[in-house]
Amino acid sequence: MEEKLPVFESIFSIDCLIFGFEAGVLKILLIERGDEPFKDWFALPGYIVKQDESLDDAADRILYELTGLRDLPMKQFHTFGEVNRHPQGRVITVGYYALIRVNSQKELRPTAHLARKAIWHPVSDLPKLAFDHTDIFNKGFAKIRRRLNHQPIAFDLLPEKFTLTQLQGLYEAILDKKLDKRNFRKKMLSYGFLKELVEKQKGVSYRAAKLYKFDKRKYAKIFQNELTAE
Amino acid sequence: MEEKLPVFESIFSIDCLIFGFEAGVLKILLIERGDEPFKDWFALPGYIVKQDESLDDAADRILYELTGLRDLPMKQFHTFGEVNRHPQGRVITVGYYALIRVNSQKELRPTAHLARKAIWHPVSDLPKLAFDHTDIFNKGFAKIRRRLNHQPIAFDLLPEKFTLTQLQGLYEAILDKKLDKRNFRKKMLSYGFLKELVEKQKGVSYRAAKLYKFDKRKYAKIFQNELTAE
DNA sequence: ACAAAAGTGTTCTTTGTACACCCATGA
DNA sequence: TCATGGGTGTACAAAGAACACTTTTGT
Repeated sequence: MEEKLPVFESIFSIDCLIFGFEAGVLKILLIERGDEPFKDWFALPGYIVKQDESLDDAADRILYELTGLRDLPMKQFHTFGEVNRHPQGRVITVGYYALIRVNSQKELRPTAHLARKAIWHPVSDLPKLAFDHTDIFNKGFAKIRRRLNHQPIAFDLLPEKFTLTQLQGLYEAILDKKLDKRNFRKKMLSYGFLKELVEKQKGVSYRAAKLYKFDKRKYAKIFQNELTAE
Repeated sequence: MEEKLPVFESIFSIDCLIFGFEAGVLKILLIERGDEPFKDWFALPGYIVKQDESLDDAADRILYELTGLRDLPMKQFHTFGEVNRHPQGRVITVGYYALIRVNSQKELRPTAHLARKAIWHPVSDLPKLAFDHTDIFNKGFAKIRRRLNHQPIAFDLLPEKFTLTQLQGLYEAILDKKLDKRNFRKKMLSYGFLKELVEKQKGVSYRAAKLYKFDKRKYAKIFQNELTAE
């Protein structure tokens, strides 16, 4: 602490890209802003990092304040630092993402005034977003699409028990293309980390499908070498 | 500009991970610090972002001031925001990396006082670095290792004309494992983006190897679909 | 009985991997 | 002539891609 650092009036913030999968549609969480700038616009949940909290902690806190969601496994994906990205001053923002089960979450309840409300919105039809949030979305979504091929991130979006058809539908929603049913199932099952349950799907007016679980322990065993990758 | 943003005394900085390949050894660029804190320590070239420059611009400027190198194709890889990572206050830093040709560069000539000198240091034997720079190095190096399998980043480290053995040596240095000569060559040539030159290696006391060039145009044509990936 | 989705194999192509010897050159 | 790295091919295994019909169930 011997010498002083030069101080600039600059701020950093967090913006969160929270994906969910509901009724076969891929969605993200948006807030409707109740304050200027961009009052009444839709935006990614995001706000300013405090001086005494790490980025990861800030991401948790901010998401909670703006949406009511808590303790999601968020990961950083990119930092956006264009000089004029915020109309009120220099704000550098760190983008975080998470993939979650929509229905496992309580109702969306922002506590901060900035968020008038929080909603799930289909990614295929996003409105114009505040600030450079559309860029942030695009960058983050591209990253997730790439990661889908290497990491078991899809299971975070599904209920604990799911059918292979649901899983395939999710892959198709994220990758935005049709996949071959037989090849998809063969490949998924060949990994060995899906656990077949005795229980079957209920309440459908056609042949009930088998339910599966994602088995984290098996996954960790099988891919312990590759876990170095993130 | 209607309302004021809350202002915290926080700072962001850039740290650069510059890789080079010299005499068959993978190296990174370090500075020896001439100022507190961590005076006399080795560190990654890094300093504070000004208020009126983007992160990318700041990375270029800072690297130039601390090492004399200019206009490298640097890319952001991660942002480090632990509260106590800097002993003098809250400093969030954005990590950038680049891979370059060591010999294509002029002498290393820092202009900023902070860098007493800049040197190339083998990655296999790094000293303790200032701040959390060892963590930053590990994270960045891991990223590059992964990227090596998907992107033609190795060619940035080699002279314009190179032999297949040199290329293989570089892959082996980055991945830290031996590769099979025949399989390596077959695979590289099968991509179709290496251009065989008529010119051959000179000045060696054994059979002269063919020289190759990396053909960016062909690469772009072949992989235009996958270029969405970064 | 019919509508709707579940479930299932084979063939071919591509990619990866293991492995060892002769060749050309300069000293 | 010898030491040094340059250069080459084959066989097998694994993974990916194309492709269509029968089965189960609820209504």
